[in-house]
Amino acid sequence: MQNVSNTAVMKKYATLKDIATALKISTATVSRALADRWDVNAETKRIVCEEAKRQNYKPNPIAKRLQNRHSKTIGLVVPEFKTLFFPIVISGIQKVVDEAGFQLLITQSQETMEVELRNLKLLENNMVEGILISITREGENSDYYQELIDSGIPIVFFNRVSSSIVAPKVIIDDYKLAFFATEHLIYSGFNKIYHFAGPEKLAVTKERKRGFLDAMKKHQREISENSVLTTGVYSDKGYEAMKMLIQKNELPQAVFCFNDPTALGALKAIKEEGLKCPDDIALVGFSETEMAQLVDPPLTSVQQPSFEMGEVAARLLIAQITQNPPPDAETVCLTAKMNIRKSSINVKK
Amino acid sequence: MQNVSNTAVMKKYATLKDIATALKISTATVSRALADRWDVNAETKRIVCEEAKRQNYKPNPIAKRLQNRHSKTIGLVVPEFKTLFFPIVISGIQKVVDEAGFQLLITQSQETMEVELRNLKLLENNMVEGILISITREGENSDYYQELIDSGIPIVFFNRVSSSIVAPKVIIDDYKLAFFATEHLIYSGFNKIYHFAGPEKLAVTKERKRGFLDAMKKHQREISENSVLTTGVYSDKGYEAMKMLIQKNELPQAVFCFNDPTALGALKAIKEEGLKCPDDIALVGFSETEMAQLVDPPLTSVQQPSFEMGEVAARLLIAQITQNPPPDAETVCLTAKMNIRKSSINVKK
DNA sequence: AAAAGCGTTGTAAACGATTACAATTGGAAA
DNA sequence: TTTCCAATTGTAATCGTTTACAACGCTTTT
Repeated sequence: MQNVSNTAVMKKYATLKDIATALKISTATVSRALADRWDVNAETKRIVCEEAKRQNYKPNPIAKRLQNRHSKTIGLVVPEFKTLFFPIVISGIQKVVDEAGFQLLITQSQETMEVELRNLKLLENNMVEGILISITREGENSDYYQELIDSGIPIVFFNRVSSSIVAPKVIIDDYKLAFFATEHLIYSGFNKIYHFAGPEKLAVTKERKRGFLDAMKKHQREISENSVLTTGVYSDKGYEAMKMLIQKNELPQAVFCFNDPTALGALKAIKEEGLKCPDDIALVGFSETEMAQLVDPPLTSVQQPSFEMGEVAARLLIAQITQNPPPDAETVCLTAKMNIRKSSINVKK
Repeated sequence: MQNVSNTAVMKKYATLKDIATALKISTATVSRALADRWDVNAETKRIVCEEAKRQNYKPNPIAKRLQNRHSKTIGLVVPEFKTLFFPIVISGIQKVVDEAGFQLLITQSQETMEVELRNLKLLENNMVEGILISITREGENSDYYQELIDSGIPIVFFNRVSSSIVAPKVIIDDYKLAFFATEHLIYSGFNKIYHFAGPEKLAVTKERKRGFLDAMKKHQREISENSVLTTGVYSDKGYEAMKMLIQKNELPQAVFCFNDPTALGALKAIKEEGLKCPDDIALVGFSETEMAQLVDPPLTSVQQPSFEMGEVAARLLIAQITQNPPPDAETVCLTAKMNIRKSSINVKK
C-alpha cells in the first residue's frame, strides 16, 4: 500500500503558536509551561502539556539553536574507513559526545587535502562548536586549521596530528613503542632486522622509523640501504615489498612493520614463497587489529588504545568548548601495549 | 602561547546587519547582493561583496534553515563499527550524499533497540529529511519506524531490513547466495556439511539458514540436530562452536559460516586442534572481508557489494525526499559473487 | 484607603536570514 | 509638463523559540 497523497511540502509540525491559538493563550506562556518553569500556573501547565501531546508537538531544534546561538554539535574528520582503526576511535568519541549531550557530524577526507578542506568548510558552515581531526597522509591544511581556531572553533588533533599548530593533541608514543618493538626483536636474537615504513609525510611514520633506527643504533646493528622500505598502509604494499625482498634473495630475519595490514600482506608473501614465519622471517605488526590473533601464526603487534584515544580526544575538545577560559593545549600521550605472539618467536634460539 | 583573553561567548560572526550598518544600507539589499540577484546594482554588489569579505562574513546556516524549512541533512543508523562492513557501506553513502548536496549525521545503535530508538529521536530532533537504517540484531522498533514515516520522514532500510514496514529496502539475495555456497560445498564432494548461523532475530540469518537447508534438502543430505549451530557475528563464537564440535569428536567435513569473522574463528580452532583446513574441515565464509585473502588457507567467501549497497540506499532515500510524489517502495536486491579459494577445495577428491 | 507584594499572563523584541511589497529615483514616452 | 516604467532600494513580515519587561488582578501590609 503506497501513500499516494503525499504532498510536496514536508509535513507541517505543530508549533508553539498552534498550541497557543488552540488554547487561546500566548506563545510565551506555552513556551514557559513546556519548559516547566516556576512562574506558570500548575493547571495551565497541565493543559498545555496535554494539548502539546494531542498535537504531537516537537520543539523545532533549529529555531532553538538560532535563539541560543550554539549548535551542540561537534565535527569529526577522519582520513578513511578502510581499516578498523578509525571506526573504533569513533566509537570512543561517540560515547563521550553522547554523554555530554553533543552530536557528532562525521566526515571522511579520503586521504586527500582537498576533500579535507571541503569537509572543514562543511563543518564550519554547520556551526560546529569544535572539530576533531586526524589529518590526511598528503599533508596538512595548516592555514585553515589556524583560521578556524582563530575564529573561535577549537580543534583537537588525534593520532595523525599537525606539527605546526598549537592545539590539544592525542597521540600514542609511537617512537617509544617502535623502539620497544625493535628491541624485542633484537633481544629475541634476530640480527638482520628490517622496517617496512608507512607513508612518508605522516608524523607517525617518522616516529616509528626513528624508534626503529635508534633501537638498531643502540644495539649496534647494521643498517643497510634496504633496512627501511617505504610501503604504505595497506596489505598489498607489504605483500609486494616482501615478495621483492625474497625474489632478490635478500632475506631479513625479522621485519618490524608499520601496521598490521602491511604485516599480514608480508606474511602472505612469505607463505606463498614457501617460507615460514617465524622460522625464516619473523614479523611484528602495529596498531593491533582483530586479525592479529586469528592468522597463522598469530601476529605480534602493538595494541593501540583506539577506543580510549577517541574518548580522550572528545573530552579534550569538549573541555575546550565548555570551559572558560579553555584549558591550555596539552598533548596527551597514551600508552600502548605489545602483544607478543608466535610470529616473532625465535625458534632457533 | 595560549589565548588567555578568550571570552565566554562564542566568537561573534559577522551578520548581514553588520555589513548593512557598515555600508549604511538595508539588510535586504545586502542579502540580495550576496545572492547575486538581478535587481541590485552592479556597483552595490561589488561594494557589498568587498565588505563581506573584509568582515569575513559567513552566512548562518541555522537561520537559513529556519527560513526555508529544510535541513538538507539525512540521518544514518548502523548497529556497529566492529567489522568493516558498515564503514564501507558508509563510504558509499557519503559519496552519494555529498554529490546530492546533503549532509550525513551518523549514529550507532550498538546493537540494542534502546539506543537505536534514542538515535532515531535524536535524528528526528535534528530535522533530518530522511533516515537510512540497518536494524539491530535485537529486533526492530517497528512502531517508531512507522511513526516517522507517517510524520513525513522517509526511511530506507539496507542490509538488515524491517520485515513489517513498507519502505524502500536494499538487500543482497542472502537466500540465493547461501544456497549457492552450500551447493558449492556439495558439488565439491563434501558430505557432512554444517552451518554456523547468525543471531536468531535477524532476517539475514533466517535467509542464509533457509538457503543452506534448502540446498541440503535438494541434494538429499542428512540434516542432524547439530547441522545448524547458532553462533553470532564475531570470531570468538565461531571459535567456540568449532572447538566444541572437535572436542565432541563430531567433525563436519565442511562448514558454511554466517560471516567471515565466524569462519576465521573456526579456522583458528581447527588449527589449534592440530587439524587442517580444507583437508579435515573445509570452510566457507560470507560478506568477504579484506582478511579472507590474507589468511592461510585463503578463505572462500561471498563478496557483498558493500560500497554499492550504500550508494543505492542513499540514492533511494534521496529520491524519496526530493521526488514528488515519491517513488513506490521498491526492494532492490543486489547480486554478490562468490570467491572460491583454497579453504573449500576438496583435496581428497 | 493607599501602597506594596505576589502570582500569573501577555507584549514585543530578539536570534539571522529571506522576500513580498512599497517607495524612491530618474529618464523616456505621451 | 505630466505620466509611466524601469531600476534600485527600503520596510516589514516571516520562520519557531526564548525572555526581559510590562500589566493585570488579588491579597497583604501600612
